[in-house]
Amino acid sequence: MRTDIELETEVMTLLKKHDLRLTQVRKEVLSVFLIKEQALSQSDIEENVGQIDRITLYRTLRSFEDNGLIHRAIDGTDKLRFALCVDLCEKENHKHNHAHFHCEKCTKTICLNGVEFPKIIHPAGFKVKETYYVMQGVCSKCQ
Amino acid sequence: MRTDIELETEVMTLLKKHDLRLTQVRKEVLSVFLIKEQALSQSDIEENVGQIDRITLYRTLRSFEDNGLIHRAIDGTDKLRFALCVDLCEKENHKHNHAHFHCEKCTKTICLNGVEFPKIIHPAGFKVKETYYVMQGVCSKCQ
DNA sequence: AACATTTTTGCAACATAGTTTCAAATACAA
DNA sequence: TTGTATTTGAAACTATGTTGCAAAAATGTT
Ligand SMILES: [Mn+2]
Ligand SMILES: [Mn+2]
Ligand SMILES: [Zn+2]
Ligand SMILES: [Zn+2]
Repeated sequence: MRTDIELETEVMTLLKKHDLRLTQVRKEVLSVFLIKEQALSQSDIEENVGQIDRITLYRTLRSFEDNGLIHRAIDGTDKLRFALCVDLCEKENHKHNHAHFHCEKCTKTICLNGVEFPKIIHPAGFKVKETYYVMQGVCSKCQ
Repeated sequence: MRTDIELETEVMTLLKKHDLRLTQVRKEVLSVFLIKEQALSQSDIEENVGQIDRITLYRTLRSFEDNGLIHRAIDGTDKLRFALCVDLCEKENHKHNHAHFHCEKCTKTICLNGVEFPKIIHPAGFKVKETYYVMQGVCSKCQ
């Protein structure tokens, strides 16, 4: 666990590290990501913060993404979700090589940071810049 | 290449095979999938058929999907795309194990039917039912 | 070919998500 | 504390997803 003070400190440190101004909205949204350890959709976040304007939230997520704080968690559903970047992501330069798991029962999506996936044979003539690996099924808690 | 007659025959055969009535809309939409050999979004299709009601198109795509004629091509973009099923997919029982490639230049998404991906280690306690593998980059034509 | 039955279509209406513009509020550094 | 740049929230608009319903079309049967 983490005390409130520790959370606040962590939030401030992360925002500064990624060149983001420390605003009320950003602190709240980032806190939610740190507390819930899963990928979050816009509506997930709205349910976990005091009222925030949806346009502001929309822009907050884009700026987090642009600045390497969160990444899109592709999970094969039509809902767009974001998750905290694990480490060294920078402005315009995300570096992820982990799979995402989407549970069809609890509808949660999580980053499988431990599950690296192997390089597979790329088709000749194609230049591959990003790869995503998605798993869907039932998570350990929902068995 | 394929003659118009051959195309028409193929369309009829496919629709019948998948228990779908042979309607004007369905024939047109399926033709587009057969001609363009790539994953198509709703707007892609609208651009390639005479005017079709968007709700009808929406429902046409769902019924094609339900009946194993097309599948969702997860490509990591926020645009939903569908592609023809290669073979043996049935009602409620799609069987795909191929990767999808999305080109950031021409924005096309294609099925890499030849590129099977390896089973990767599933996290303990998780039951995996579906997996998707997505590649993004620059396609051979856009190099 | 005409009919009866079931499915599909097109329209209206509504829901939700994405996006731009702009003025007021806020953050930050001088 | 003050000036500047950024962020926020509201309005307005666009795109996409979804249901209900009556008219039209498809199919199987006389
Ligand atoms: Mn992730
Ligand atoms: Mn495919
Ligand atoms: Zn679950
Ligand atoms: Zn291309």
